Amino acid sequence: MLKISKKADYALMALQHIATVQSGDVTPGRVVNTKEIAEEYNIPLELLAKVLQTLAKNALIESHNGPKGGYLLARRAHQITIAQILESIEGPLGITDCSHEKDGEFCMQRENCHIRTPLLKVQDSIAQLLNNMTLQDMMGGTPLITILSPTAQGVER
Amino acid sequence: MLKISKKADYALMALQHIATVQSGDVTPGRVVNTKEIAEEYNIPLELLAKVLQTLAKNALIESHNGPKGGYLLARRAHQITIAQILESIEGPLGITDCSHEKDGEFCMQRENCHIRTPLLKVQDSIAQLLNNMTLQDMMGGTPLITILSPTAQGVER
DNA sequence: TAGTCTCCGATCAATAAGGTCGGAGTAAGA
DNA sequence: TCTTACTCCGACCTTATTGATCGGAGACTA
Repeated sequence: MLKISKKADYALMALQHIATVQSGDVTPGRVVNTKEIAEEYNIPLELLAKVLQTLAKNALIESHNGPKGGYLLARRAHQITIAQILESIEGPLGITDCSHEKDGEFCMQRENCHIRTPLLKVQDSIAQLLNNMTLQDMMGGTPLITILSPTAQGVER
Repeated sequence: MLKISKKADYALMALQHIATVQSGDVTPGRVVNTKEIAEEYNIPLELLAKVLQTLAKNALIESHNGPKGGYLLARRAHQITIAQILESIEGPLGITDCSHEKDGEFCMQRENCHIRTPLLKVQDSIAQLLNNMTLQDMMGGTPLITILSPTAQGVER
């Protein structure tokens, strides 16, 4: 449950790879193409292409066409949050259907629903978690614990 | 994204209702049947029945057959965590496929995957959040803010 | 003991995800 | 300048998961 889709998974891998290559000391600033990523991680080529396409459309990466073309990060790694990546692929995050209802469209259970408020709180917690974590934190040996606490430390009861 | 299923949604509503009725001062300890819940929240009767069935099988509620029958909480409300409820319906929680791989079965990307560890950290945070929240916290005017803080503190609008 | 109300398991339909195909644009190299 | 080959791009099909439904078996009350 609460599973993220494979496409989102692929997006994270690809961006992590691009970010690493780009900041690497071997060939910094190098453009990386779809095929390279697909082969490195055993991802279906055409599916990955679609994912990168979406990321480009959402201005997370820049696409360069033609021979020697490929993708490049649109912003610095520490300016791209995990939440932004996931939302680019899967749409706005919301653990329940009634999370982002427009005015006028309510779920059938709305009037008597007592769990809406608590669930929205949970959702906010998760959102904050993902918003405070950036692509930078996924690179190298960055200690994740510094990002996730105090949330991960244990919730006071 | 990260959406919980409707069945899980229904499960939460139903349990919240049963818990409230059971601890209510009108008819405390009353048995509540499927039809009553379905009508109260506009949930498809047969689908809800299936959900309650699953909850009973996982020993979260007790089923009483025959006329005047229905369901009863198997434990006290504060002893039932949200995580237990969700896992009963949707299976073990895991935001990525490789969360609970048995020995020998790995995903194709495993060997070069650099995002596994960070994602597992995120997952742990969410799990802890849901494990520290009980059915009791969803009842009445219980101030959720005491449960979710400090995480939820800044998100208040 | 009869009747009715309940829970229970197997089955079908709808939706969303996963994966695939051919086309258009662009820059490098001759 | 022109050709060529490599890239990204958009629409389509297939598969899997979820949502919803039906009929039957068991159990308690009167």
